[in-house]
Amino acid sequence: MPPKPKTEFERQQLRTLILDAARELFVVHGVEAVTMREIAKRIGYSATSIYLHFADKEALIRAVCDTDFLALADALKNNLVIDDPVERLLAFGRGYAQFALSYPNHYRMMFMTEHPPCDPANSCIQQNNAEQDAYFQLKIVVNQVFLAGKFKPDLNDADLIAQTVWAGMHGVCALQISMANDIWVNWADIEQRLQLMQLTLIRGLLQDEPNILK
Amino acid sequence: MPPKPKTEFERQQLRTLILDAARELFVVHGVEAVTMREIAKRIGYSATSIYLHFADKEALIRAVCDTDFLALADALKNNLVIDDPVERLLAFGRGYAQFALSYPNHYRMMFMTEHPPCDPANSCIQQNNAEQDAYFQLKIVVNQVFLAGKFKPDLNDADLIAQTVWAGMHGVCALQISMANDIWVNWADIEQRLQLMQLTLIRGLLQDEPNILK
DNA sequence: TTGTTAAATTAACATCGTTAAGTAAATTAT
DNA sequence: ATAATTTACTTAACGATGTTAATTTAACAA
Repeated sequence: MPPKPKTEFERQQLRTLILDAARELFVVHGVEAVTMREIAKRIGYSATSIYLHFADKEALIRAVCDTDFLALADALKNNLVIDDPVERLLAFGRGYAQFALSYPNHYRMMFMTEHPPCDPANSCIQQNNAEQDAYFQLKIVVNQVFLAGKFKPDLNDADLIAQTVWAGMHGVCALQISMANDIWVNWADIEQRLQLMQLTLIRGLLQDEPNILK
Repeated sequence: MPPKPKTEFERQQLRTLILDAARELFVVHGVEAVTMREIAKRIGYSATSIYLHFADKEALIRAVCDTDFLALADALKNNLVIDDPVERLLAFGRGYAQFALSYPNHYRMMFMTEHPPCDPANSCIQQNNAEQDAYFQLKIVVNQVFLAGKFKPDLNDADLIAQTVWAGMHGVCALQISMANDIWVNWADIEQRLQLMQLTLIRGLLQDEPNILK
């Protein structure tokens, strides 16, 4: 059942179809376990058709990543309206971890595997757009705590603080994703680990310990 | 030029030869990029010979991991003799990061990719041996800080503390390894990030801030 | 000498990402 | 209206990979 010249809309539609099929398979089986042929089969096309829309598997993966970065920013943006800046930061971190642990295969694809250097010009995400760029959101949230004068007085680089907060939460999530089944380590409950990491970051970075830390 | 019945020693020798060749290639190119045929070629055997010593590539990888876990423990054990418990913990974390960033492909293989659940019985590493088990070393170091009464009074689970310290350092190293080339993020210097993470962990976990934090 | 076993090799398989060649329908040109 | 071109797609095929099966060669045992 072959071809007509397609409108740009129809082309985008098929592109999206591929993207969605890939995402659904990636999230269940992980990027590496999913083949181009499987993705194609799921949408009733031949594998080679994918190459009419994406240069190679890597490009497809990165396009899926793009939509997932959008999804992450979308999932986190609710936290930006929380009143108290420290509570906001805590909720933001908690939301981040929830995303990571809910979609470990996506998280692995997004933050735990090396992509060839990403070109912001070629991305559908607008960098420094608070609706789309989760890293920008983090910088905002950290900067608001900074401007509120909450950090310890010798901490004056908001970017560095943001990256440290990120690294702390990433460390807990990444170890959970990669190593949770490693019986060598007597893992504490993941909730406890997240809780203590957040507590430690707050205590280690803030001037005064807030009394909200249940 | 083929076969004689071999002594157990000769068998072990060849096994080690395979292991070393695999390690050398893994450390340069990463596990995934290295093929069984390349490993075999490097030692002058055919690819199928490897299967006489290792069930499959995964088993070979895990055997290499084992020797690397030993190497990590060996690299870290010098820190165990440092006098002050807090300085000891800091040096230990610093040594860990140095290993991670010096051998990123090994680190990725060891801590950033999911292996099938490891069987301590089948490992050459003696669990809870302070010479061989780096996680046990960490628990010792953390526990010594704990016994010295240095942690905040509401922290009473040394395992949980150890896993939080680990996660913090792992977070910095793992983001560096996977994301350092991501131009989306304006990365601070890796040394600064390690420094601030250590400072934050110390401040967040200890009762009193030591004055050693240059 | 003849089997038997061990260590290795070569052939071969299925699967993967990917490219080349081919096919059929719609559009354009004559 | 028919021929040529373009578009969207498919099937074939390639080279590489992990792995298994079949085969060779050499040492030992009867």
